[in-house]
Amino acid sequence: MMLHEVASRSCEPSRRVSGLCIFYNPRMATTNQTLAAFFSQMADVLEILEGDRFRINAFRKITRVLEELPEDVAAIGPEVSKLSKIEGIGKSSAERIAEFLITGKMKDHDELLTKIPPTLLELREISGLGPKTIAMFWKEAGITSKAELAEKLKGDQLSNLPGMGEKKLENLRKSLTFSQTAGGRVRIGQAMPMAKWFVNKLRDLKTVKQCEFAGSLRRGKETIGDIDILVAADAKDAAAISEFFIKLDVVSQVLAHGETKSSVRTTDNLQVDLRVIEPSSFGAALMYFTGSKEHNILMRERAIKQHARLNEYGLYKDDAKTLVAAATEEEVYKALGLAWIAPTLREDRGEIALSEKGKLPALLKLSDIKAELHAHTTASDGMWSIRGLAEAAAEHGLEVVAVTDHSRSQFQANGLDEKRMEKHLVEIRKVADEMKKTITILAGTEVDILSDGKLDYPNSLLSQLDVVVASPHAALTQDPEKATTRLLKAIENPCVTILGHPTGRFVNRREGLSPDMKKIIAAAKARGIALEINANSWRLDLRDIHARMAIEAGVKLAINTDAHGPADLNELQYGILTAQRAGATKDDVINCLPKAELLKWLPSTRS
DNA sequence: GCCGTTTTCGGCCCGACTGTTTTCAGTCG
Repeated sequence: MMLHEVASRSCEPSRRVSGLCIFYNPRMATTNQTLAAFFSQMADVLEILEGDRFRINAFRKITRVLEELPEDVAAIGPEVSKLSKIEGIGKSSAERIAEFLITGKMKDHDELLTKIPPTLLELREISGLGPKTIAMFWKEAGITSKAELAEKLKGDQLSNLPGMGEKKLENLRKSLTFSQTAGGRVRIGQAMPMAKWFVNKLRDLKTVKQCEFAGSLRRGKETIGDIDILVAADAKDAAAISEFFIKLDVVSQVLAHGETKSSVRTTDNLQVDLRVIEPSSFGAALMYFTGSKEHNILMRERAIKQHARLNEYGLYKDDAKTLVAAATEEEVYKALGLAWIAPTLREDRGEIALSEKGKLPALLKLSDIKAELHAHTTASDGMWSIRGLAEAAAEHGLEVVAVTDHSRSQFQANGLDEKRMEKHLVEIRKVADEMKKTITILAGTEVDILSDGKLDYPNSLLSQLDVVVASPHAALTQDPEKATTRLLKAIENPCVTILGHPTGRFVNRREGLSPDMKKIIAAAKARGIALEINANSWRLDLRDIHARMAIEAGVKLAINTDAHGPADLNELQYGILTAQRAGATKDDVINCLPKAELLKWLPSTRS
């Protein structure tokens, strides 16, 4: 219990320490995130101080591991032998983590941070400004913060420093301004339409033979740093294609422009990178630009072990001249003794070992989804009637749709009280009967999980419904322990079929609850209910790592759009990507069940 | 600092672009 409190206790005072506070996201809730920030800062400081680059890389890796670790390290406990079992964490860092879990402090971290001015790390947020230049600015010009940099950039005060020509300074001015206004990574739901727009524009060119988006967008990550676009074309056409790209009307700024590589910022502040490559290298390049970086490094190391070399142009034998594979991703993986790995799995989470053994999961596809089990109508805050929803669902090729409007506590969303819900139920049954030849309409609710874990309707009403999605909407800042108790209580209610968006987070906007997911998953398993991946790109809740935990525990997932209107059904793609990132097959997801089986599964959760 | 189907010591991915350089360092992905 003490350990669980460590994160919040150690975060709290840090916010009061002047200067230091800026490095902490005030919403940072978990021990893992706090520790990840510590290791990241140690890496940053070491870079500026020109420390050992392999040590820096080790800290960077630990940062990533901690950020993605599904389990709270506080729950693992301060035992060095257990902590050092985590991939990437050796004995010395296990000791640092244990020290933090016990005392709420990390001596090495604190000491390193005293070696630079506390605000110096702000400068890392400015693109084009790296550790070498930051160190020089600090030592040669006394710059220790963004504000001081801005001041010195106003005049010509930095032009006497080595390497600081007028153009460089002008770029720094722009980057600094941008870093002060930009919001960082954007939601996948924002990036995807823009990426598709660029891809379509480029595909219209006759000289473009293939065009795909790559990067974290292709891997289906919930947030995207920039959009990577890859074009296959003959070398002679590359320059013209790059020229076309940087002159598209949504481009507001050209960040870099070469023959084969260009980079722009769009009017809505997205960075888009274009790479033009020979068609014969398209597969190797697509692999390279899809990443992840960690996956690529493992692949290149694998190539080296096989006396070969892998880069974006292909896989070469050790004389670096004999091309072994390059045209398609499948070829390159095969040449390295691997089965093709889906982009959504390329995160260095064991996918290469699975591929080697031929044990990669058969990931589910969008077309495997047969049912939408969470959608709203005008009865609460939706935009369409029961019939309108059902028709739209049928047009999307679905066989089953559940009408799940909000319960009474969601008064701002026009939630239904018991009386209205009972009338609504009659109406749903009526429309269901009228449309039974088109689609199966189920009667349900998205019932609020109140802050104490009670549900917003009595079981006498809930038991009349086919689908009960129980979701938290309010009290989303309660502490992890309360949140866990709350959700466990809801899961134990015998009427619940699906736990909806379990954390209530909004990507990039609010943290939501941080319940003990291990306990939630175990309880869902015991009850036989499903955990939702809410596909809306604002939510994506469960997130990928938790969905993976659920699958590993044998818990069924539900992938629902939580649709309030026609556009929302298209968000299903993001739920699919998240499920794929968790390694889900169609057997893991109740929305993929054939109708007859789904109609049997739903009541089975009540027994 | 971490890791081990050639290693407990000796490795640790690779190339493009920019801006300032006369051959390269810094940054990025």
